[in-house]
Amino acid sequence: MNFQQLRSVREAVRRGFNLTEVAAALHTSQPGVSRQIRELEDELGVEIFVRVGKRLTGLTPPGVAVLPWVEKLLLDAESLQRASEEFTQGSTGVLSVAATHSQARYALPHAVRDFRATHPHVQLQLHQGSPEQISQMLLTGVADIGIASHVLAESPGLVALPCYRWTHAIVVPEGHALLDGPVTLERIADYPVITYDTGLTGRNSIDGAFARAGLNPEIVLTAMDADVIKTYVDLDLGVGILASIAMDEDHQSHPRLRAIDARHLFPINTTSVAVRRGGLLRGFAYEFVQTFASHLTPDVVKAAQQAPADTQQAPL
Amino acid sequence: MNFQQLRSVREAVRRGFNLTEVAAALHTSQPGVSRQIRELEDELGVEIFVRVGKRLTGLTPPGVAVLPWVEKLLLDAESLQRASEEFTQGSTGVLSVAATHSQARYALPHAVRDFRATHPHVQLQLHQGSPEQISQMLLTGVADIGIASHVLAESPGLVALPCYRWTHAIVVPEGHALLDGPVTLERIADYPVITYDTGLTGRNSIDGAFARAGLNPEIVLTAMDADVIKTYVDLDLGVGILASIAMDEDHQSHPRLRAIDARHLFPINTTSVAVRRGGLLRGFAYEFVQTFASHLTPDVVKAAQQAPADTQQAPL
DNA sequence: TATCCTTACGGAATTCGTAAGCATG
DNA sequence: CATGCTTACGAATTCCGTAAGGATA
Repeated sequence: MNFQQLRSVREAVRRGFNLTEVAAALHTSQPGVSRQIRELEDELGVEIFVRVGKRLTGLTPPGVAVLPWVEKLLLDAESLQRASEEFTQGSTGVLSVAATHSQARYALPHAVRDFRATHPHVQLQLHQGSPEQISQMLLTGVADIGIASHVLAESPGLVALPCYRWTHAIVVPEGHALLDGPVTLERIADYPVITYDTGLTGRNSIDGAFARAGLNPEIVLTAMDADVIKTYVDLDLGVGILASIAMDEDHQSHPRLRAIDARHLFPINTTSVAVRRGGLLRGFAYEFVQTFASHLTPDVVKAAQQAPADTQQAPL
Repeated sequence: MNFQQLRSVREAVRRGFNLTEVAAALHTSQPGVSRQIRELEDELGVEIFVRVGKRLTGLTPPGVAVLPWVEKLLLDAESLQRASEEFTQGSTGVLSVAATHSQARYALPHAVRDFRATHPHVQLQLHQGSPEQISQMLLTGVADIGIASHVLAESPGLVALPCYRWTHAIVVPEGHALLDGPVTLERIADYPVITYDTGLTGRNSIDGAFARAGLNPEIVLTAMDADVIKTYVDLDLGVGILASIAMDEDHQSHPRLRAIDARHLFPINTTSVAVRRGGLLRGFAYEFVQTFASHLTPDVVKAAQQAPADTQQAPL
């Protein structure tokens, strides 16, 4: 058993059982990959992949049993290397953070500024993506830390740690009728609505609130980020619903806009930090998390990483 | 990085940094081991071992950081192999159980009998040893399951699961004065005492009970097992204190002896099953545990194995 | 017929053990 | 001076990529 064999197996699963792709991804020849897999299967005495003729199509039952350990081994190997990098590289290194637009635009800047001040030798990479893309970036190792409004923890390979709670706000141009008197879901639904794309930044909780109230507002525009929403609210296209944090900061760009607190209308949302389960990150990665959410100390995050996936049940 | 390098490192630590011994244990040459270690250090860019001249004497700080991952990797590799053995070997295989004398003699026979009936193709190995030896056997992989009166969980590499509680009994020859009236620690201390060796089968709780009562009984003989104790009680050498289970069974061998319940005199003891943390056992190993202690289902044991070592705090 | 995996083969790189060298207690 | 690690070297093995073969959609 060797790591190249394990990498071949993992990559084969990730790339949909296409060994030609796997070879490209691992910078080796296709027959090489074929051999690695065959040799591991021979050594273990089981077929990991289902073969239809000469084509791989899926995992066999032994393959399903073996795969989690393959991934664990490769993950641990990376952790071992990271553990030693802590000594070879000292305080220098690369930290890769993946976040949704909202987080990158409004929540992260403070943490990034503080972190760069305290860790000038760490090269900070910021990747933006949808929650699904962020999960993928974490699992494939492209990113070390993921930040998004919950959801992320879907994959058993990830751990999500709640950071802070936030609510939505309503945005309207100055002089808008909604600014007079208390805002209700019913009143909002009278106007065209501009908000986030499905699955982004609490869009689910917005939809849920309207649905529970039996309302069906006209969504005239959905966007991936608050700036786009604000731009079109500014053009009188409709009423904006966005994360209140997106209004707290940034008053210059759209001076004509007014925010209305809407925490009583929509469910509270939670922003979470996600990391790979079972892995080890560089020391400064844990420090970044703590900079972002002070209660998430390195020890807390490490403990969460090492906790098993199935012990999700809350204590009594 | 390859597994032979990792094995060399692990073995070097286990064998007190003597590479000659390591070479013998791994069935290879000493320069080979030296090279494996050197190459891993080169690849990681850190020195794992402290070298005094040409001799290895201990772990460097990077070595301390890296070692847990080395052990985890090797453990996971074994788990991967076991996962596939489940398919290659079906219901056959070898199950190695390590237990103290008391457990092997009195608690295990039922479980062994039932297990052999349900798993006729599993070769059952029973190793006897002190709690420390049992821990070692588990950690080195000689045994898969350890059974002893608590203590075992000292090592972070092991998980102990409580099975059942038991108490001590007093053994005296028929007609002994202690058989008349209630037994107290004071009355026992009037006689010479025969009991277990230090550290074995609840000896600690016996000592503790006498110490708390301010008594200092004369221990005239200590033994590793109940049979020896009974033999010498039968010879009128003194009063025996042993696990009550050792008297419940087996009435033939010493028909002259009488047992007196002593659960009110000494603290309750707990027998635990211990397994390697983070590892995977063959399916029948989990079934054996369940046969021994029906509440320890395979899922319960697996969950305990995967739980992190530092989350020992009880839920609120 | 295009895609994709397996087999075959030969050169290159790695691996490993023996023998010699050297430092330490 | 006995023990124990490192270096040196040569043989054997393993590894890997190219090229050809065969099966499937």
